[in-house]
Amino acid sequence: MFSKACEYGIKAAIYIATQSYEGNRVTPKAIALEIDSPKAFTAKILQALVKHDIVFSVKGAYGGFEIPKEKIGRIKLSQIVNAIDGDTIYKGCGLGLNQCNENHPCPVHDKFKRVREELKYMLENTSLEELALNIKSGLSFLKV
Amino acid sequence: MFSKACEYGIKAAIYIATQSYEGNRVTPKAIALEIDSPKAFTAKILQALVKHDIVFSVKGAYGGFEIPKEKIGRIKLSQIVNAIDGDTIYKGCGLGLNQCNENHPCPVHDKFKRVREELKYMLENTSLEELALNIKSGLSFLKV
DNA sequence: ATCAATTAAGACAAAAATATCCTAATTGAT
DNA sequence: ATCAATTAGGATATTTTTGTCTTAATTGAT
Repeated sequence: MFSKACEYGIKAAIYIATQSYEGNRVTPKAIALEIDSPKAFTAKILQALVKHDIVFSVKGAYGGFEIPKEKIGRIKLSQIVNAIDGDTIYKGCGLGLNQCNENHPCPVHDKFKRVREELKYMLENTSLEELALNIKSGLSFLKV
Repeated sequence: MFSKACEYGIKAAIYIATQSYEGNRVTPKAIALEIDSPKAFTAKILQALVKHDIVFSVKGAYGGFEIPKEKIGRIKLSQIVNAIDGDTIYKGCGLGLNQCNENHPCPVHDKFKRVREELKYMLENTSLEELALNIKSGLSFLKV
C-alpha cells in the first residue's frame, strides 16, 4: 500500500510526537531503534519531513528532531503520506491509465472509487496526535 | 496500490476475456498493443496467470491465450491480484509490522480496517465478466 | 577557541521491480 | 517431413527503491 519509506516516515513522526510531548528531542539513532528501521535511510526520510515542515530539526550538540506540541494535533496522516509518496495513492488510476475519470474510466474506476475515498477520508481525518496518544498509552505499537 | 505487473495482469485478463467471448485466442503482441504494456513483460505475467489456472494457453501455430467462456463469470479480481501480488494488500499490516492484530495493533490498524475490508470485498466481488462486458460495450477503457 | 554531538547532503551500494532478449519446445498447416 | 507461428523459460539489462557511508556544516558546552 505505502512504500517502505512512507511506513518509516509515519512511524518516525509518531515517535517524535510522543517524545515531543515530553519535551525531548530525538536522534535518528533513537528513532530507528524505536521503530525498527534502518538508521541512515530513516535519516533521509526525516529530511523530507523537515522540508515539508512536518517535523523540525535542531542541529549541533543536544540537537535532534521534534514537533512543537501545538502542531501535533494539526498534522494529518495525509500530509506525511503526501510528503513521501505523493498523492498517487488516492489520485492516480488503479490500473495506471494516464487518463482515467468519469468520462473515460478504467475498468475498475467505479469499483475503486469507494476504496479510494475511504482511504482519502481516513488519511485526511487522522491526526498525528491521536496516533501518538495511543502509542503513549500502550494501545498500539510501533514495532514487532 | 498494485504493482505494474498486477495492473498489466488485470488488463490482460480483461482483454483476453473480451476476445474469448468472440471465440478468439490472442497473442502477447496483441495484448500488449491493446493494453499498452511492454510485450515481453506482459508475456511473463501471462505465464503466472496460466500457472494459476486463470488464463489458458495453447502453444504452436494458431495458438495463444484464452479463457473458456463459462469460466469468465467465476473469475474474481481477487484471484488475479493474488496470483501476481499475493495477499499482502489486504492481509499485511499497513505500516509493515510483522505482527499486527487486535491484541497488538500498529498505530493505524483500526483506521485501516475499513479501507482494507472495503478493498477486499471489492476484489472478491468483482468478476472478470462484468469488467469485460463493460469494455465490450465501450463503458470503460483499457488504455490512454 | 575547541570539542563533541548532531543534522544535511551527496555519493555510493544492494536489492527488488520492471523490462528485454534469446533459445527451446510445441503444434497446425502444407 | 517441413515450416512458420506460437508459448515457455531462462539469462540478461535497466530502472527504481531501499539502504549505507563519508564529509561538511552547525551548535551547545566547556
